[in-house]
Amino acid sequence: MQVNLIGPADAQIMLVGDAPSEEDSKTGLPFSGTPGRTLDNLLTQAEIARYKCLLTNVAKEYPPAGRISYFFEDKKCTIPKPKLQYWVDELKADLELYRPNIIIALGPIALWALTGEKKISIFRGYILPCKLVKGLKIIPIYSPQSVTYDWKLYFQTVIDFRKALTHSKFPEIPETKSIFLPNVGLQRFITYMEECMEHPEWDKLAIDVETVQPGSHIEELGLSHHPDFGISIFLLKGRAPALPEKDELLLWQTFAKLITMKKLVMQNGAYDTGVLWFNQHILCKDLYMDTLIAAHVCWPELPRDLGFLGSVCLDVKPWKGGSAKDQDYNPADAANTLGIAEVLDIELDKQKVRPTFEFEMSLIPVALMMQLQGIKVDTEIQAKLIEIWTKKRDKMLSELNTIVGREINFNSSQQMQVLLYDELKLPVQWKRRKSKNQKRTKTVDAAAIRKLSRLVPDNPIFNLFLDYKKANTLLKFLDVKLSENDTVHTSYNITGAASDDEEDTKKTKRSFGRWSSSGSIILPFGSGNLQNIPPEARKMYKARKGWKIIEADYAQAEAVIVAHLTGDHKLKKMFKDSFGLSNSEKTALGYDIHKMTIADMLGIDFSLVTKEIRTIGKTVRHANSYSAGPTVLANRLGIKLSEAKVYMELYHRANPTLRIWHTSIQNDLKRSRTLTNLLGRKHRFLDRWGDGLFRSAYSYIPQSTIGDLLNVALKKVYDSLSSLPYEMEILLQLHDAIYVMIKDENIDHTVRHLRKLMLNPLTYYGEEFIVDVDFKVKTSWAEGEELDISWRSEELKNGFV
DNA sequence: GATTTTACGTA
DNA sequence: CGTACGTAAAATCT
Repeated sequence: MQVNLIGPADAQIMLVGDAPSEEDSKTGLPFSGTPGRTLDNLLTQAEIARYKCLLTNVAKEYPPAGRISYFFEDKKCTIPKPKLQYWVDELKADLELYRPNIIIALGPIALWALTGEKKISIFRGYILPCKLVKGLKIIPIYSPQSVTYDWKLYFQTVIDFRKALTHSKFPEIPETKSIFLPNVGLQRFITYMEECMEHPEWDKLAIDVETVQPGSHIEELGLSHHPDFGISIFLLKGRAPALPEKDELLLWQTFAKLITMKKLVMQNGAYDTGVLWFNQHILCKDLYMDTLIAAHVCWPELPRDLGFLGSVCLDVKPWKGGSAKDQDYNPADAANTLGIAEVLDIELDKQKVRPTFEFEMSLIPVALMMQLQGIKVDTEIQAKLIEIWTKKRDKMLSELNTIVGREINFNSSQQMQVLLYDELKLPVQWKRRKSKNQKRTKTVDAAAIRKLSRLVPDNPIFNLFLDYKKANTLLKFLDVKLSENDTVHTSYNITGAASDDEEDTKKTKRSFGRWSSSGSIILPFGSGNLQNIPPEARKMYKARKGWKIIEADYAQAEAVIVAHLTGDHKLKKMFKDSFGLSNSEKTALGYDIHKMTIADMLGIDFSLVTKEIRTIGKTVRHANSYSAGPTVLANRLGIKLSEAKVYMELYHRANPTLRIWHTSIQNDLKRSRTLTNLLGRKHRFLDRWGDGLFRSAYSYIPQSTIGDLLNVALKKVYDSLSSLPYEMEILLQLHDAIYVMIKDENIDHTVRHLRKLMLNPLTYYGEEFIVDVDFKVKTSWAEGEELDISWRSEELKNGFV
């Protein structure tokens, strides 16, 4: 059935979809099926009354199998068939008749018909002029179908509908008064900087640098004192300097003076300030706002690239990802960063999250220092390790080839599938799916191989294959490029993922407040991420001669937090009683969470718990804390599913508070979809309602609290460096551990110093508690010993506990 | 050549 | 039906 336009003639809003759904074509009404119900939900959230809107589609019929390309001559959907062209003309007539203030293009075909553009992911949220009927304005928004399919789009789509509502009050396209002066000469640029200095009321200054790799040399420098103005100058033309040396010096001198007088604003300032320091030796001391950080704190679940933030915060033309190579790019970035900053400044207070923002801003210097400093590799050990493991790997590879009888690429999952499942006819292992309606896919990952090796015990190929893969992976961590000084570097990302991929706006950004670590663009040496180096590869990170590496990590950190969240009195008491004791004292007195777990589960005496039984306790607690299932437990312990189920039930009987806590988390989510960790960091969970969402939420408070707790301490350690009577290098941040390097004679002082800075009380429902810290003294990142210090008497004096 | 999929390292 | 993160190689798309 044909589905025609409906709605009141005086409507201010018109919704245009791509084509009716199958259900719509039965009822003859647009947006009446399942996506229609999603649309209702979205409109309600945005406070738009559906009955006041005109509803229609570009295509008026449901295409066979829902494939919109049916209405086009070509696959790429650029040349419409006559029928579709007729409908487009009909749409044009409707637009001329009703002339709504805003037309919402719900999907790529609607966007194409109305504006000629295709990429909804780039243009969504931006106000565009209508090409079909001049003088009307369009806002592209993800279709309800896309939201139904990918629930993570929900929140930003509601924001877009709210923007549409605002624009429905008036017909005009907001005029852009922006002035962009790209690529100006030296005189003009310096005059501008002087003008800024003469106007103290222009209190904010946005800075944006474009760089060329390798080396992150500054190619273009953009400035803006007002959201409607941006200016830029080129420092490089290709690889050659664009300015005479004298002129460039004058430029940087003026710039250095200017930045001391302004509140500085940047997008991802850790990078720009890093480059300015590394290449120009200009220190941006007080960054007023990093819009990446502000956006992360306000909307941790949304993308944070400038294009997205512009679409949400501003009423400007889309300036990112457009087809034309725009020379305004850099000055527009600077101006829009300033505009976004003004919006976020208000949003931070509205959401009452400024303390978290200030905290994250204060971490920029320490994160940057750690990136630029890097950590040193012992090249002799590195060479030796590479040699050993290359030999081992090659030997295993030739053995594998002999067994198989021909050469295959064991790194190819496809070739492995052919070998194992087609030729050897082994039982196919399927990959775990996120939901039942996902398609089943085969897998040959390590877990699958281990399962096969249990099913076919006498075949050596499985273990050989696993060992080969291990060696191969390890070599990637060993065989890395080093800087001139034999160092490797990593970029610590305070907001988690750097997130500047403009294409992939679908991916919601999580970031639970923990730092992530990725390859440094400024100093591209090492394997990039330094938070996932395996133990064997850690051997090549040696302490300097006469120095030691101190590892300080929070003891049983997540378990302590969970004990308090769940109100598990017995466990809380155990942690409190064992606080400040040495490890040998803890062992002697039986303060062992995993032993306690299994003893309680089985109702046996502590003394009867063997090492093997303890492992069961450890694994069961772990599985349950994160709400894993019995299958996982069975696999991990190598036991029957039925046995695993019994263990899980025994655990819950001994620890009844866990399930109650899980229920309370679900209730919190139901109320606001928002959780707040013990240090005030908020996170809104936007995934589709269900177990996946719950599991993610259960892990949020423990994980993010520890992340923040560690960074509070890290900041204190950084701030203490200048007043320490000896040299200390901060080497690594590993989520719940800090690594520093000091001379041998300073071990004692360092340990006391770190402990004091790291023991910071947490509060939950009025009850204060402290997560204990363990120390190791190491000769390399891998090798060293645990310190067995009893702090109890010492700290009783100092008023701890 | 660019993007997606698969697998795997850490906390 | 642990989660969080980033990277590399293979596979696939254009």
